[in-house]
Amino acid sequence: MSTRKRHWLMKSEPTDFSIDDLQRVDVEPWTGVRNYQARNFMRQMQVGDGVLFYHSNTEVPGIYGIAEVASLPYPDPTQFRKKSKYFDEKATQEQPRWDLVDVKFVRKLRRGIALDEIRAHSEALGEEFALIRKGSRLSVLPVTAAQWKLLLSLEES
DNA sequence: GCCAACGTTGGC
DNA sequence: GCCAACGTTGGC
Repeated sequence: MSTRKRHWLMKSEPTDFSIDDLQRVDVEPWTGVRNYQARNFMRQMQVGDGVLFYHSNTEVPGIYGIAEVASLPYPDPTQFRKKSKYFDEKATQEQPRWDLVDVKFVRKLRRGIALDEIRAHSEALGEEFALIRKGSRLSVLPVTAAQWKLLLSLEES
């Protein structure tokens, strides 16, 4: 397995869990992902990978902070908890279905990078960038080094 | 294996 | 709050 640092974008509804919440708790297990594609991306994550923290379902959706992957993937404990809204009756301790990683706060952006602004750079970011691909609702998605650099350069402009 | 029905995501 | 787009479920 490569040890080269990779980059990701992870979405969260700020009313549920925001970048300020992450700053407060410092490290948070990223529970509740119940989409196979998103789960498979988390399974590729390594400690130290960079994460763009995206606020969805909010007044100005966009990237508001930076985090990093703070654990290897491991089974999401909420899949075993009957009372959790993330409970999955088909998951067992022997054969878990859902994995997660811990996410650690790095910093807030000096200003949010709005989805509109990100879209304005779609040509440079590439058609295949899942964040702005039509109809894509992936909550965990890969970001290339070039995309990472471009997106963060917008913070300074 | 098809596909209609349903639930969810997430921008607007 | 609306609704388009998508993923999942379950009947057949």
